[in-house]
Amino acid sequence: MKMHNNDKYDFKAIEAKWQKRWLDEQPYRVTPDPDREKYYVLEMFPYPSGRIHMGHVRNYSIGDVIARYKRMQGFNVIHPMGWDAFGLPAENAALKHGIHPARWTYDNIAYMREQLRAMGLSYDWDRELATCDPDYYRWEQLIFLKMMEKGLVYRKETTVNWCDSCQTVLAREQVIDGCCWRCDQQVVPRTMHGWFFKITAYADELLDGLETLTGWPEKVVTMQRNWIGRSQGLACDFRIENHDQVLTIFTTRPDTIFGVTFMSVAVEHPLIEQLISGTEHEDRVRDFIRKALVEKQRQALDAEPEKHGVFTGAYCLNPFNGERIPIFVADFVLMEYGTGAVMAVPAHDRRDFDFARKYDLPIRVVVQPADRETTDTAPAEAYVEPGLLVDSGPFSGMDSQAAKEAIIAHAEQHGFGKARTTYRLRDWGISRQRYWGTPIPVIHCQRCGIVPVPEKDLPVVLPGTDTPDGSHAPLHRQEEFYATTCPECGEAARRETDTMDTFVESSWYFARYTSPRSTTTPIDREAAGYWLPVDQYIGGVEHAILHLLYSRFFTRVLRDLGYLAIDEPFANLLTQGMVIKDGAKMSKSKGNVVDPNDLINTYGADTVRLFSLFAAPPERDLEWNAQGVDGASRFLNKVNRLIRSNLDCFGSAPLDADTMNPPSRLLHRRTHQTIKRVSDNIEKNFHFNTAISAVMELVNQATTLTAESRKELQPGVLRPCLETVLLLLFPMVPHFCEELWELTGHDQSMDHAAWPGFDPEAAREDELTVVVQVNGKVRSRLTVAADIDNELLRQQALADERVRHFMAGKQAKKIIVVQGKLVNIVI
RNA sequence: GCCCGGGUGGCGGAACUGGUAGACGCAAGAGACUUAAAAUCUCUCGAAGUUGAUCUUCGUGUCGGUUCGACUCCGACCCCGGGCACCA
Repeated sequence: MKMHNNDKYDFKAIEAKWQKRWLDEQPYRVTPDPDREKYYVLEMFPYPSGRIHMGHVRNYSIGDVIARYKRMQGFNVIHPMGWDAFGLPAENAALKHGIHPARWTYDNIAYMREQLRAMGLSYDWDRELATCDPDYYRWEQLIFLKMMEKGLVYRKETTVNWCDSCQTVLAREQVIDGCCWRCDQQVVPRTMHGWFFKITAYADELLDGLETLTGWPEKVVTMQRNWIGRSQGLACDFRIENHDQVLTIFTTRPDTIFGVTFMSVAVEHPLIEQLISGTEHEDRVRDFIRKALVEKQRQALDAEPEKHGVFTGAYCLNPFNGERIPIFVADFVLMEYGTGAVMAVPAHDRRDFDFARKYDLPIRVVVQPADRETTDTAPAEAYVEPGLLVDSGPFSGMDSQAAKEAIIAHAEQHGFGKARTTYRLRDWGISRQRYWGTPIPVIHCQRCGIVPVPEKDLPVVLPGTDTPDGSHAPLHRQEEFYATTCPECGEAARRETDTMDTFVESSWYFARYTSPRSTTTPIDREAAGYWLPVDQYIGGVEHAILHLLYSRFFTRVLRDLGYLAIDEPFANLLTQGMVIKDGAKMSKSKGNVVDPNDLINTYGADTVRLFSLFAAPPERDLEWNAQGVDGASRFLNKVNRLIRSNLDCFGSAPLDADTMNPPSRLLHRRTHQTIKRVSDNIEKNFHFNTAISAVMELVNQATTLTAESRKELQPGVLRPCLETVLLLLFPMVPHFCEELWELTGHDQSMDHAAWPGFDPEAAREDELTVVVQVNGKVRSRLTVAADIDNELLRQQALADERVRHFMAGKQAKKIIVVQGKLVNIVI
């Protein structure tokens, strides 16, 4: 007999063999099949930065297990992969190494595609797409034009973060401590024109739709809800004294309107100019605004910046009681939210309170806690909770809720106010002054204005991509690009030179995957109708708002454009935790990066996959541990040995339960218990770590039994046990299992194998251990028949020697029996 | 400040619906095999006390509560991680 030796399974040869087969035979290619239930598994596609990192390994391992598991269950599984290929790093690489962004990107894609293949991931590579490909972005341009027709696209002037040395607009997240992330120059605000998507038109739907996302983590739903930030209140006009104008404010607390003691308007408020011009306050206010605008940049960093303000000299009138209210310019008021002007109620708002204290403005209490009366006219802090109204004219005595409604109604009746809903969500600014992105397909004509590029002229191709050393200057510096003629009047005109935010590409790629090669439409209705929505989406929680919100917006837009028939793109969302090492996120600067290539070369893809699934449940952070990888590798070698040393059993037919001897019955039972545990762990919450533990236990049991009871153990039981081990492990370690599956005489690949069925009868224990407690403390354990009735169990417990010792002759006051679990005797 | 997560052995993590805390793995220690090592196998492995296999007490961030029984439920607090941050 062959003794245990130090042979390890030859992962290099095995993985190469199966990967080649998957490449040649493409078993994961799928087409719609109305007779089969579909399942769409999707992992967030990567940015082709050069090479994959451990976060990808984890993400794609999880997705692959789900894809393979669902296939084994008979679903028609679509599992695509592609590249989020536009973006700034490509341009940086171009600057740094003199490589064209296109070349850099496609080289990276080629390399990373091989890395993904080397992981043995079961993608339908026929559906691969790269967003920088004109065949992709031409459809994005078409969608843009259709959105334009629908009035969902507009252009406006706005303030952006501008880096003067890089000559580009920076996204908010690219501004670090007020400076450019790349060159460290201070970022300056700059006003310029930009294109916007009207996501706010869908604000209500995006918010209400969150209710239907029962398969999403609550955390993500909450983040989106807060981000959209719907609040209901009153928009109210305050007539300005000695002016022909009104100051409109928005408040969510109309019930406090009798407590208004001043007004605060944003420094950018358009009315200020009229209020101050020609008055003695003019210079002071101007000076204040100038300083405040500069401060604003820096202040963004402070946790709670101090509030500043200045009196404009103007007054407005409270329409409810006719009081004169002084108007202040204040640096804490946001122009971009509400109306840019707020009524200040220092008694009931913390910010107004701070401001009033600082500038010694009156504080008037108009809401009192329901349970106590206060006559305090100088409270120590703002009372912000709802309560009962006082000193509020006809509304005094009402509770806050009733007062809100009554006050809004009153304002509407008298025509100086209206119920209004506002959102924190702003329209999505998609303009980027960069080269490596989708060109926005419009033309500016002196005579005709903004003219959309006619559909027949799409795509508007990014210049310079067809030659390796083509130009990659920003489009506004490429005259060959922007010089054109107007499609309407034929006169000389200028192309738009902004490109789209790269989040636009990732907002609809999951839909394009369903018909990635269509040359007639961005999304084939029929294919999308079959495959969508994505049943399981998997990715990092860092996209909780931006990408996931944009995708939900786009899905609705595409629905309204007639391409899709769904409201929500992702039925279930799994947000995986980060991969960390030594307690910190892997990063070059910390020097704690683990390169997947090294791991795969040393241990093989299966081991790396297994460890990344075993070390932690997917939603939690995963602490990388080199020794843990050894453990995973050890386990696979153990399975390999177990199967190779029991090859002879694979000729045997399975046994009937009643012909099994005791060790065989035990193994048979454990086999079915394991099927149940693994299925439940995957089904319930994708806890592969516990699923793997369960298989390890079965393997340990089989190893012990084959060693100890070698002669008695019946091959007709061992065989299905070992086959089950392979079937349960296949989604996680596919090359390894395929190899052993073939070795053990199966002529069809595991891609055709079904997930093992669970037989409750086979899993049933005849005996179990029942705990006996005395006063809640475990004092003894009884081994009893599984079907023992409670009365008998109780008697046995009372008769137990150890139990009697602890009862010390006392009478039981109460005996609790939990069926098949425990007996607790209270004395 | 507000909103989410999370705190369990030396480490990663288990524990069904309130019912044996620490599955599985890693590390560590001891032993077997070996000329030796590697590999493999076996045993030990929360703390303290006691002890001849044993047993007792304590133990899931802290304090309190509910319960026959609490990692699990309730209340207050501490710490760590993440998100938001003057949104009127």
